[in-house]
Amino acid sequence: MEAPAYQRIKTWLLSRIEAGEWREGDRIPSEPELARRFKVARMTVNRAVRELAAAHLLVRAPGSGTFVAPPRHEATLVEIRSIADEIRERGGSHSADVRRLGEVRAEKALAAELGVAEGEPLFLSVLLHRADGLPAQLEERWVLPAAAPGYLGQDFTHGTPSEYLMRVAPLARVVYRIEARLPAEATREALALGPGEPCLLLHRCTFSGGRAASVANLWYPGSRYRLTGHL
Amino acid sequence: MEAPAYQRIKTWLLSRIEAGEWREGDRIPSEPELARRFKVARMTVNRAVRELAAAHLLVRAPGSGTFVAPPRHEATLVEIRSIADEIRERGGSHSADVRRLGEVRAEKALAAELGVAEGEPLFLSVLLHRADGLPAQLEERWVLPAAAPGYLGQDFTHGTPSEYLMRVAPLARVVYRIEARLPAEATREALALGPGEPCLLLHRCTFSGGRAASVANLWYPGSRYRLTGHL
DNA sequence: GAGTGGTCTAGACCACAAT
DNA sequence: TTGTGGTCTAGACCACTCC
Repeated sequence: MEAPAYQRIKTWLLSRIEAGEWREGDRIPSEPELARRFKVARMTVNRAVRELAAAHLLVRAPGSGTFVAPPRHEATLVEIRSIADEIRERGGSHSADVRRLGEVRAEKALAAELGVAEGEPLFLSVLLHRADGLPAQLEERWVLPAAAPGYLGQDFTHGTPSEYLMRVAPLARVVYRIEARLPAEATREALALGPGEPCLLLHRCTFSGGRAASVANLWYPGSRYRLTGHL
Repeated sequence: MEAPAYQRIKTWLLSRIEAGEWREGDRIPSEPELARRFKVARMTVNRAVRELAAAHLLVRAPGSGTFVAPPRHEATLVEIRSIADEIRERGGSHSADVRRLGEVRAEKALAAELGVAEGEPLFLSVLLHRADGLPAQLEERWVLPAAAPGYLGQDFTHGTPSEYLMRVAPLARVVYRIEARLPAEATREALALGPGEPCLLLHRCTFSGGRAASVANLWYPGSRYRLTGHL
């Protein structure tokens, strides 16, 4: 019924920090001290403190002590989920039109981002994702053929491109940016946007095995879509 | 020189998963099995497996075993940093104009979000943050007087409102959303935007001690600012 | 009942900081 | 030299699941 000792110690440490009793940079009691105070083995204290350090609430300095971490406050995390998941989670039904699926030659910026020569062949897919029939996201995706040779043979009305890529090329790293943009005319029409209506653009480059594998532009109607999260 | 045992075990487990040797839902060897294989104590194996489970790469089921976790959604994390930090980190110099600092009455939506009655007094600050003199962010912030009684007496040209709030009201939780918006005329002028140019709007509500403490609208010029990150 | 993970102990040796 | 954290051991007891 009672919480584990390491959990009680975590809670106690957290409450001290939240109460402002220890401020940024302050040293907290050492492991042996805490072990005595809570009458537990040092390994138990170690687990509590190590987990708080992993969560960036404490900073450990071998040989000198454990300190309250600088408030990384202003650091906020946004979670961006698969569009299909997100729509279904809200009780909507997800569908997708494949508007384009074929091969193109890499333009300069794209080639640089993917680390290939200009003019190299790339697979391109353009999908319009819908939530209950309403346009929710336009997905433009360029894929390195070497990373997913079977890409063009997929049926992306069932299973999104990113779900397919996750299977065939387990991703190691993602780099992305979020921008507010006025969409091109074709994008505006696809998303059924009014004139002058802005888009959220999520641009994402995924890496697999140390090499870039795919680049995507995800266009969201600014008026009907938000990226949300909490910390 | 050699990596710790728990780290070697983590790496080994990860490589098995990445190699596709174990797929989603597969059971991995038990702790005693791994301990024998690596000739270490079970506690050492436990740490390795526990850390991978905390990272959602494995799922543990007490009594039955440890399994490869379902492929992590399409989850991506965006880190949003303090504007002043971010500017300085890029080698720019941060400055801020205080455009407004005073008391207002809570309007309906705001009151609901902060959990107070409509018409309740709130502190309001409006700051224009600049990077090397160029407008980089317009910050509108509403603060519950109870959460930061000394708010109106601060000099926000040195030290941002959020830095001050972190000190006096250590935050417990943040809820936010990111939108693409066309700015109001006053915002457009403050950020020196062209007509029709969209903004990234980061809307954030912070909680301290279980109660809402402050709400902020952070307006970024869409053409000159991006939220970026990696995973 | 046998096997699993969850937790904990009471020691230990080490590299490293401060002094 | 003393104190710190980093790691590891070889046991232990428990609650739980599966057979």
